[in-house]
Amino acid sequence: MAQPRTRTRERAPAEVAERLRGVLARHIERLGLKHSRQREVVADVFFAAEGHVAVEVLVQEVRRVEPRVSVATVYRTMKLLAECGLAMPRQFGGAQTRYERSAGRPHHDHLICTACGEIVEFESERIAELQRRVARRHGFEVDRRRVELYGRCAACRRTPKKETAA
Amino acid sequence: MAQPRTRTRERAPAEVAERLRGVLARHIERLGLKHSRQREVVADVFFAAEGHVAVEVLVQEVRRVEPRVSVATVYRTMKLLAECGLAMPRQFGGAQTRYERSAGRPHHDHLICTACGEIVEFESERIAELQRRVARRHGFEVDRRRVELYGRCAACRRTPKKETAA
DNA sequence: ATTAGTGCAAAAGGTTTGCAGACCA
DNA sequence: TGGTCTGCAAACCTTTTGCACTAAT
Repeated sequence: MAQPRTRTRERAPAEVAERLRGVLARHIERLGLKHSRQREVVADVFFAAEGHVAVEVLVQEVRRVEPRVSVATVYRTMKLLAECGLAMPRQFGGAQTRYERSAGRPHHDHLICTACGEIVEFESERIAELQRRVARRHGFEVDRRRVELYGRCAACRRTPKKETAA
Repeated sequence: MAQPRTRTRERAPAEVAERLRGVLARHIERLGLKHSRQREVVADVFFAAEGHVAVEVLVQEVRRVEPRVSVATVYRTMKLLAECGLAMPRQFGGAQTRYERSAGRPHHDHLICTACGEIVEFESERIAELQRRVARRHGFEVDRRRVELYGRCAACRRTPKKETAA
């Protein structure tokens, strides 16, 4: 399969990143943890990244700034970011976890192109409502949902069998 | 988390299993592959299993019949079953793959209880239609979807914080 | 000083693969 | 016989963990 890319979500603008940094800082302090250069870099790289980033990619980016940061630290920091709601772990297709920025962003579902790997986010309150209703009919109370629709994006449908994303 | 169980899907009755065996046999022949005792046992165990079975469980069951079967063989056979549409691989929560019987079964979504691990299947053509519509609006043509709603089942909502499934 | 964080490398899961020998057609 | 399958163990991949050392408060 193609190397998944996402062109859908833009990077957080500077003020937003600033606010996100604050959330993390408060979380760290609340837990009695400590600030560190590494956490700062991992967080900033993540805030600046677009879309759904694999940990491997984060590691690469982080190392461009701070070459000695270990994978372990990136994993640990991402877990921290997930804890305080800044990052949302996702696992599309493969084995590896991808993180997407989640603070202040509403729930949404994903459309994934199986040809070029593009990921588009969408949201439908109607669908959500129907899902809640079905769940309730089965006695369930839903608190998290994962909806992924796999198919081919417009570009890939135009050029069958061809790689499309740059 | 609790050990996931599923009580929702019953095992295939004898005639059904017979038919499924036929599908696999034809698939094997079509590809110029060979029949083997191991494949037969793995397939039968799978057809006889209920719900969403982890490979690990399959291995255990298979070994009750044929103790020397290796994990590799089970993985290889399940891949074969998936290829010919008899098994559908799923990965709920954890890292491990579960397989569910899929031949002749319509598409369906899953409700997963995060307290006891129960998995209930449901289907909604209305939801599916809305999803197709949203996808089309984004230029996508959907050919596979994965919908998982996580929450708490009726029993677990009645007894908070308690393990419920046997 | 004290306590937490880091890098490194080893360990852990789950799945895949290479290979020599067993088996089916 | 010839090519596929199997078991075994090693390899793989991603993520986690143990530990001695470094750094923050």
